[in-house]
Amino acid sequence: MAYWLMKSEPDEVSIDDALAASSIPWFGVRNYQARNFMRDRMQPGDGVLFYHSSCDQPGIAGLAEVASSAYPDHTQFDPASKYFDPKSSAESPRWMMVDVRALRKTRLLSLAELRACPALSDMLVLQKGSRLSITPVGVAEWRQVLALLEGKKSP
DNA sequence: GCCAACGTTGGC
DNA sequence: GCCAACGTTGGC
Repeated sequence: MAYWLMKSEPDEVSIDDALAASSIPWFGVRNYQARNFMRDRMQPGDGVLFYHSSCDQPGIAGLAEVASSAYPDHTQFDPASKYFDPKSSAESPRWMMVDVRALRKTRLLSLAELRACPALSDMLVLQKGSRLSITPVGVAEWRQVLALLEGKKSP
């Protein structure tokens, strides 16, 4: 059982969009490190912090879980998609994705509030220059985030 | 829109 | 293998 933070632009897929579906395919990841996390380390049932990025209020917007193992991202084969990759092939797909099932919407736990919590200072998503759309979350960090969502003071 | 930081590409 | 140029991310 592992924990992850996954960024989504709410203009594309928000937590509300995700909750409206039984699960959503996490298409469009075009970064090798993020792909490798999905392909090599994610397991169905892993916990996911659903993060809204590139928007007015960036931060954690909900809780989710990994709902499948990794499989090829079909958008890489679609010339009409902005995620089309001409260098990929059906025989050896370059990009993978998992399905993610949203569990519940939370209050918006803002990036500023995350940064203000000393116990979360090592969180990968908070590191300077971090742009990875998928990052592993430590169990202590996961518990701390849940505590913040419940309104408890950080220690 | 700006820009810092990072990732990828491609010539050599 | 180096590294400059370019493209992308994402907060502000």
